[in-house]
Amino acid sequence: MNQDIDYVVLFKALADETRLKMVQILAAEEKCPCHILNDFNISQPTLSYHTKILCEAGIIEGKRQGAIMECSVNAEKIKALKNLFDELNQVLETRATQQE
Amino acid sequence: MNQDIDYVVLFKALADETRLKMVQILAAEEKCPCHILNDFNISQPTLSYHTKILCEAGIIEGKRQGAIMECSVNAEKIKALKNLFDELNQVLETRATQQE
DNA sequence: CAATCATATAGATAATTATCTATATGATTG
DNA sequence: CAATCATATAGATAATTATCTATATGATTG
Repeated sequence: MNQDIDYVVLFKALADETRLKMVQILAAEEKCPCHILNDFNISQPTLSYHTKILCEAGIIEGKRQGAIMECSVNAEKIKALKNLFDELNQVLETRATQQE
Repeated sequence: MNQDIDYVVLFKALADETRLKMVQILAAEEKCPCHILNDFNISQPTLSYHTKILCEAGIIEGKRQGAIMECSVNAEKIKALKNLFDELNQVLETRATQQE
């Protein structure tokens, strides 16, 4: 548990079909939202809305490359989440071992 | 990405201050919800509601021990989440390395 | 600079969520 | 078995969320 991280905001951002898929796609390759719109059955403003939610949570970052937006996943936030579950997992395994 | 796991449901379950805290507490020690009610500023029915959400997502499991309910965190679900972030993290690190 | 492409914002709305109070149900125990 | 303790359910409600259409803004390019 890193005190500087608001996990609830991160989980809220990931707690949506569309946004989770966006993260998967953008983790594999930096992309412009306009190029992933076709992967979803939503309107452009809705994609923009989800992009905003992910950006505000700090999970993705967008750099303007002229007219286009290059979006990438923030590795630090993913690491923070990885660490949270590593820790939780260890707590659980330690307890399981003690019970033997 | 384990296809058998509904990550969105898991994230929804964790995307709440109260529920995330419940998971932290129950990971450290199997407990009865009645004994953690005082850790929160919510009513008993609201705690019961959150318990239900976590149970339905499969993150916690409750075994009745007579009148009391012994709640524990499901290690498999935590592992599934750990694996998801391990994978995402690795995808990101691989890409970072390739760019050097 | 007008057209075009990419993106964001405004405003509306239906659905979902978190909370409460009141009450019911289920199990234990004197 | 009546009282008590633990838990769940019903019903209401305020807040939040995801979506849309219409439109505005921002950047590029012929």
